[in-house]
Amino acid sequence: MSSLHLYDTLTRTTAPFKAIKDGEASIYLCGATVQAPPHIGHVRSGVNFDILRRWLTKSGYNVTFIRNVTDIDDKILHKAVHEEMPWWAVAMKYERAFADAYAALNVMPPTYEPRATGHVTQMIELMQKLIERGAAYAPGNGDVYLEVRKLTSYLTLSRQKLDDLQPAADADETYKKDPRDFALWKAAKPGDPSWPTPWGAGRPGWHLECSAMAHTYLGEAFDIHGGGLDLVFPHHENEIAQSEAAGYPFAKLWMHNAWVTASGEKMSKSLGNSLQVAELLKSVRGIELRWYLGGAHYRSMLEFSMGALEESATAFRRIESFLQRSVEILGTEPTPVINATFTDAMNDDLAVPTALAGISESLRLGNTAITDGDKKAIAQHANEIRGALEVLGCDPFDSVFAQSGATDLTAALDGTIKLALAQRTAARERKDFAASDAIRDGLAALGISIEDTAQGPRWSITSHATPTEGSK
RNA sequence: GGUGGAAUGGCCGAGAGGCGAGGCAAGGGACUGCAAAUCCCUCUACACGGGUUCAAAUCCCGUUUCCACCUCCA
Repeated sequence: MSSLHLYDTLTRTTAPFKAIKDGEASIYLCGATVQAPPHIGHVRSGVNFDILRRWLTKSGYNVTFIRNVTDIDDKILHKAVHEEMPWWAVAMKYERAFADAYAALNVMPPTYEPRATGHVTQMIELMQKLIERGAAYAPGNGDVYLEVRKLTSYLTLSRQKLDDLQPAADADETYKKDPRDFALWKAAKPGDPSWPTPWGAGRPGWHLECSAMAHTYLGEAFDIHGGGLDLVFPHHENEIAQSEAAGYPFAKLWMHNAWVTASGEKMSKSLGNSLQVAELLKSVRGIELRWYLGGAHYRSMLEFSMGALEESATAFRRIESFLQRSVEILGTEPTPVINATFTDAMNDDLAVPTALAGISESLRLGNTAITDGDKKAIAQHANEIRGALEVLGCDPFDSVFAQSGATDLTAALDGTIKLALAQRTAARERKDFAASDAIRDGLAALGISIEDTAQGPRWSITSHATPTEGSK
């Protein structure tokens, strides 16, 4: 039996995962800056780390999972002006949009989901400590900066040299000792929200808040820090800088997911090529979108196309169809079982694509077992497939994916269609194929497709996926 | 300028010195009254040029193209 190996951005190698505390795993994931609706790049990160979390849990760890909400920053303030709403209303509006998107994709709520604005006290304490240790300074204008030249191991994560960095174009060097020093705290501008501190009123810098929240919920050292690849520099470098300057070991392992691209380019708001989750959910179900996003390896770029998404959804429906038939034949839902193929794949730095190949194999064998009427084999493969889907967060029997409130209607529909199917079966028995085909065509016109199986006819609703505008 | 990543069959996508993942599409076959579903078979690739090796898609050197980060970014 293999053991879990994970890739560490810091060492650029894959190594066995060893938790700081036996049986416990602590994860801090950089969450969203809630200033716009979520696009699929945002939720890919959520899905990737949700799979990590589920696999750690399945492997026996008690997982503490923190994902923060950055609810105060420049963009939110700009948006507030633009949308003519208070900044906190903007933040809440988009925080809810993210929560809806995560829920639709079955991303588990984090153990704790701290908001930046709720942790100003902890940020002030951290700054106090950094100033006392001589790592940070308050030049008197209300800003507080970290002095990066004093750090011994700055930029080890991104492997850059301080002097090679291009100085920020908008760097205000009036108060900075070095242009590369970064702001822990930003002095209040007129009209902007602010919190009082010993160094003047202001608001949190982006980097400081994550360090402060990680310390608050996970302590001075924790197992895994995650986020998108684009956070490596400067965000994560600066988090490391602040935490190490404060004397904390901080994260033991760094994991970064690659981004979703469109036409070869990274999805981003500024490019205008971002695809909103809410929009895609008009074409495919949440479970199908998750299957698509989770199916690529987390460190590989995922080139989005509507065609690829639809293809992936079709493949998923085949799996669902097998599971449904297994229930019809066995009269019971499969019991999730994790097989060795899946375990080995997941333990190899979450090799989901390899795991998917194993699921395809089980699916083929399971379908063959249905043809052969081998109930034992049907159960085995259904169990293994469900076990794998459960870890991937795509278990169709999971109550989050159930169509709530529709059960009565479904039962009525089922009864109605079965009535029609009985007519059709009778027609077929007397070889009146014109009549039987008329019934089938009639149902098809209503969006209901018929399959004849050894166990009798089955019906299902044909999905009407409507392609999103502007995508192929 | 600095730091990284990528190039695989019609398409999507793994892998990482020898045994050619998997899916989708396509063609053929089995089954079927016909469909559908399912199963079987076929098509089979690693950007380019050198090198190392008994053996390279995989390692080394060089080249090209694309992408990203260095400014807010999942």
